[in-house]
Amino acid sequence: MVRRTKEDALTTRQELLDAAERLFSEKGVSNTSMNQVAEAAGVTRGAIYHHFENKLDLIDALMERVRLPVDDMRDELAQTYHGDPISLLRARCLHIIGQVQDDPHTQALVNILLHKCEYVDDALPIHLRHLSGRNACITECVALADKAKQQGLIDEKYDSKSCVVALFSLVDGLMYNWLLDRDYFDLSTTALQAIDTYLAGLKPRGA
Amino acid sequence: MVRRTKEDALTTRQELLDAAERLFSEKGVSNTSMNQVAEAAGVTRGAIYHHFENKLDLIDALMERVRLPVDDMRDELAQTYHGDPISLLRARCLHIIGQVQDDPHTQALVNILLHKCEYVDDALPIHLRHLSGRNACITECVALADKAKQQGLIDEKYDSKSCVVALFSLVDGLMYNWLLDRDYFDLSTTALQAIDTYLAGLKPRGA
DNA sequence: TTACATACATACATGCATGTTTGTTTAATT
DNA sequence: AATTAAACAAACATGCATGTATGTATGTAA
Repeated sequence: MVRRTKEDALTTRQELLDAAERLFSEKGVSNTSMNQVAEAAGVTRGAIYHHFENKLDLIDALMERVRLPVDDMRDELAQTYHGDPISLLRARCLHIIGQVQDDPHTQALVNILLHKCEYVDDALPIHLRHLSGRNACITECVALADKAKQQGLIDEKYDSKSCVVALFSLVDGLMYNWLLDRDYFDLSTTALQAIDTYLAGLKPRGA
Repeated sequence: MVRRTKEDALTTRQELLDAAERLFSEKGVSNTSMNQVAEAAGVTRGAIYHHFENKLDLIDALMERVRLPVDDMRDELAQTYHGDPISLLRARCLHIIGQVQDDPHTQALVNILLHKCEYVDDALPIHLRHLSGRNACITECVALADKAKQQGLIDEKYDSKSCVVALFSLVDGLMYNWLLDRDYFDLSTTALQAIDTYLAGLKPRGA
């Protein structure tokens, strides 16, 4: 109820982040006050303003705590992977889907990003972290697609960047709709089928 | 500045809706106050509360004013269309994309729905209008996909509902990402290529 | 053990957003 | 012409969210 040791302070911080993640994901960011976050964590607003500057800083800490799937994907992309570029792309997309479906923290964060916060100027620093990693990832994937084209795995008539943008859009759209209503369709099976269908459509006609 | 005829009142109402649409789309719904909407429309809050009950009612009127592309699509689906089911699906998706790209009102509304409002319980009535039309549309499209399967245009191994959900997710994802940064890629060409690629992937192997 | 810093709780001050009520001017009605 | 009702403006009342400032008890270190 009162003072704490250094370790306890970290615990308080984590509990604040947990509470914020849950409340934001449930009720939306702008519909959740700092007071509600504090109460949910069993402390007062004083604790929040001790650990974080303001709401944006709190959200920023939320984002920093969880590796977004797209960042994860970049790491694995960096590792040497033996296999054709197409199946590498496929594996990465499925990895993203899997992480959103299975990891609660990732799921809550992606839910917040897609449905529970507004994309406004004030929140730009938060989204920038997301966007920068994402753009870098797309760039790398475009290189992969180029490679696949050279190997004749993608029809020459297609533009590499468009292919990657579309593939990512497909994954985004699937997550977007699944998070809206998780019972409406099964994410993994639908995503698996959808990604394979799209990738199959990229193949040259006689392959 | 003062009183008006019945027609002028309708004008005021439209100007309020225009202002709200613009401000919501630019700054986000919860970051825009009723006062700001009123000022942008050149009136006071009294005018707003005369025409609308509250913010939610204002948003609801916004949604009602513009036919969402998905509703438009349903109408055209209802009309008899001579052609194979696949190209019908294709035409509808491209129609949605085109409307979002070309019609400013549609673009603003979809932007609000995707990026500038939070999907919270309070706003449920607003989203319900969107979701209900959408679900009905998906149902109709699943019927189309079934038809296409019977005609051998879609590989038997695919599940019709999954195909449609994925197709819609692709369209959603494309709009989602394009509205984030309209200069990053060209919507129509990318969508055209993406949809055709996906639909090509649905074909049976020997077709 | 004294002194200081940490980790909060509490209290305050401010501002804004909302909803409502009242007032005023004009159009519509008779 | 008189009355009513519409279309707002203006003022009021309330509440909440934020930020900050201060208080306080505890750990920590000299």
